[in-house]
Amino acid sequence: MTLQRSVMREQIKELVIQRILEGTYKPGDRVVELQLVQELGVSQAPVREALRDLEAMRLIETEPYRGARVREVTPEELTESYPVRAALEELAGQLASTLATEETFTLLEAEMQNMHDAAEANDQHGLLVHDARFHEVIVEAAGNSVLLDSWGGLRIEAFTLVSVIKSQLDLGAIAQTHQPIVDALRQRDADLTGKVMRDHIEHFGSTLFGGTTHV
Amino acid sequence: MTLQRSVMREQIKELVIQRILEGTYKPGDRVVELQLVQELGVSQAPVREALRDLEAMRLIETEPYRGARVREVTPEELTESYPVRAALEELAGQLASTLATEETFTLLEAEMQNMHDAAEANDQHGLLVHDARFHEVIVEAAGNSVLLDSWGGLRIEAFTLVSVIKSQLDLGAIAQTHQPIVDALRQRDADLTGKVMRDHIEHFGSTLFGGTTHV
DNA sequence: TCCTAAGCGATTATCGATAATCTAGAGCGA
DNA sequence: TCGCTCTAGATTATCGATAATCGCTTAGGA
Repeated sequence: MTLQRSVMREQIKELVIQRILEGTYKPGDRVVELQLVQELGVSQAPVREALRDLEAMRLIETEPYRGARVREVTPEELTESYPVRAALEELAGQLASTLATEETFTLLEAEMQNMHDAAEANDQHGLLVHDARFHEVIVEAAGNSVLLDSWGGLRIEAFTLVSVIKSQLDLGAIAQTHQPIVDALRQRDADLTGKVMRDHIEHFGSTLFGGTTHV
Repeated sequence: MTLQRSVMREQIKELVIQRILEGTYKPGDRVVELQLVQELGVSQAPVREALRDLEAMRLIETEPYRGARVREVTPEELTESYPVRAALEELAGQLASTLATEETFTLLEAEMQNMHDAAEANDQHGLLVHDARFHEVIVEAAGNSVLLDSWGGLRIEAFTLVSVIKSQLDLGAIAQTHQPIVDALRQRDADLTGKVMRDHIEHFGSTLFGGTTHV
């Protein structure tokens, strides 16, 4: 942890994000300012500013004079996020179908390969990371920065990782379901691509909850 | 400025937001920390934290050691936001059509009245505020907090206010176009409501750019 | 015993000062 | 004159310390 490319606040932010995603900080855990201050040997100011950022990113919650804690991602919230994802990614698919370049397809196929590799190795974490990246590539290809921000605001990786990490999924099957998306994109058919994206998300959403019925 | 209901940071944030929306701080203007410090008689820390929040809200942009300035809302960005709004509000309409209560309708009709009043008084600012609130009521009625957050993240009021303030619109006509939405909701027809919402947004978007063709 | 309230330890919020960095402009050499 | 370096002023980033607040404990009284 000797990097110092940017301002301290950014480094602290990255560190805490990493710990949340890795599970070092678990949902509900408190994030105490002075603890980080001591551990990192910095002052309180940059820590506080980093926490403000993380609050805006919805990774933590804070209450005045009561501190910050890692946000609980409730099953309700995860459930609710899928219709929103579906709506946004349907739009992304429509837009991307006319804007996708060869580079887009190269990226998508690379991520598909990565997903298959991860499935092979039974690496759930890796699969989900590459899955998220696959979708991100499409949203980027849609060429709409507002859409990209909105989608990014859903924190797909974080939510999915945190919540699914325990369930048993058929990783190979998940990797496989991305092929139709690429096919539709290649056909340059906006409506079809949109529909395929929507179905894909909704299917993944229900699979997820099929696999983790309990709370 | 003697209020002090909550923590200072929140008050400072509110103040700056108000100034941006009012136009006291115009897009591109610098927001200097020490200036606010002097003016408000507070220390730099809460000002900086407020600015971090505003940055996350995308009302300002900051660069390390170069300070904050009010974000330019480019015409491109406004253009891009409409498809996203349309997608989100289509979903909101679908969900709200089954969940809307009598209270929802009461609120919607009140806002419609407010819009008509504002149109009568040729009060563009007022019309847009109530327009935004009308849509917000529907998104709230959809009962999906993730959707509500995503929609809120678009900062409809801010963007619209900042950008449209100069153009000449037929206020009465705008107020009028909200009736079909309420009608569709009352019919409890999800697909219809979704479609009406989408058309409404897309129509408003193109009207806007019809009226403000120039940059 | 039960209730109340004052006190204490822990933590956050704010302060005032210092260090780091940027920007514009003066001075200087070619 | 032009271009470059360097310095001064302005501004942001960070620091170390203090004030405010919270939750819990516990002493005291009925």
